[in-house]
Amino acid sequence: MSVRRHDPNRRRRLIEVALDVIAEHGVAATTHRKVAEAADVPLGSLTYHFKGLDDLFAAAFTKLADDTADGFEAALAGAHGRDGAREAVVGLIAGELLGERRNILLTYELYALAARRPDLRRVTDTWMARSRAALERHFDPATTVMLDALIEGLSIHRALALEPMSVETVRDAVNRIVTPQ
Amino acid sequence: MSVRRHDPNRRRRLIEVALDVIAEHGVAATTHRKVAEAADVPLGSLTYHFKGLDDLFAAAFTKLADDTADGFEAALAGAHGRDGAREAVVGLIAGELLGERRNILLTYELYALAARRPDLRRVTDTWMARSRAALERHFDPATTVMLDALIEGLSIHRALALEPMSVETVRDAVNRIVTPQ
DNA sequence: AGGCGTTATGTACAAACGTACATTCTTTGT
DNA sequence: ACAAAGAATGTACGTTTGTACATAACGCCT
Repeated sequence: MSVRRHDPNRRRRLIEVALDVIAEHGVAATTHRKVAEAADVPLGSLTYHFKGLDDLFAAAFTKLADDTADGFEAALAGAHGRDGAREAVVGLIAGELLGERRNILLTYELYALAARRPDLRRVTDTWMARSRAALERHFDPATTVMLDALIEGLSIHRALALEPMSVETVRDAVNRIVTPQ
Repeated sequence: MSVRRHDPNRRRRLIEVALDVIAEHGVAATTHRKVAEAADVPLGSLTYHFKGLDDLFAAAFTKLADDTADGFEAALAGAHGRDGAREAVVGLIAGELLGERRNILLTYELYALAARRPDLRRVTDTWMARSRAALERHFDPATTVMLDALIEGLSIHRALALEPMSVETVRDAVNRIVTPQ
């Protein structure tokens, strides 16, 4: 904590560091001081850039949701044909965007928080709406709803399960949902 | 907070009240004092029955996992034939055990906590193992893994989605996973 | 160059927290 | 009936927390 006057986009950096701290310690144990130390800024810097802890959490989780939805849309926008879309979904579940432990963990924290905070609830609602819209470019509405839920469940179970789930199993599950009866 | 000496199974009651407090305020905002007030017992009663807050959380989430796994097993044990098992699964997702907002919420909190605490991680592992074993009495191993994930995703999305998902959609999704290719 | 608005810093403080513990009451076993 | 063991209570204390705020430094515009 030396002299570090003039740190442009410190606010942006604080938001990213806050997500790291939340991923490591959980919302329950995330404090102004922990984030300040992790970002190597004085405590007062946090109260300057954010109205309070709630404001910091809101900014952090908004970034998480936006980034994830961006990646989701990009992956599906780059897919062509039904097979391409299916493989894109498999790649998302198995890849780092939805599959990485850190993101799954942060998602839990967001869900838990959003259940009690309307402003964060709006964040999750927007996120889900964007995901569904991206899927609906390739699949019919009914399939989209089911696929959306399957993606959620597979991501969680892949990250949490004791024995890792193979990509083949993921692909098989996606196929069962997508393949018309 | 009058005279209430001699309160057998107060410990059990405190665990249940703790789950209520966690569901309402989240783990992050659950304190000894909040639980004590909700249960109408003095503060000291909590430090007497539990070694600390962590111990209380562990007891509460263990009960949640055990109760849910019990209900899950019972529903599937009472099902006969493949159609019966399928309908049991649909009923579980749409019913109160997995579908109720409170339980979904508590599950998030548990997942978020279990990611960082080995003792609670063991609780979720056992829960998942019991669920999978109950499903495997009716379905082949591959289908069981996929169905398990689908149940998770559908439960979450049903509780969180803006527009409620119909039971027919749930049944359709289960059928797509279960029906052999 | 110089002033002004913005950004950065360190400290201070009240409130809330987890936990320990001495004391009091109740049940249980003999 | 009485003693021992267990359960229940209230208080007290040290720590951590969120947040406010006075002060200082910096970038930018004229």
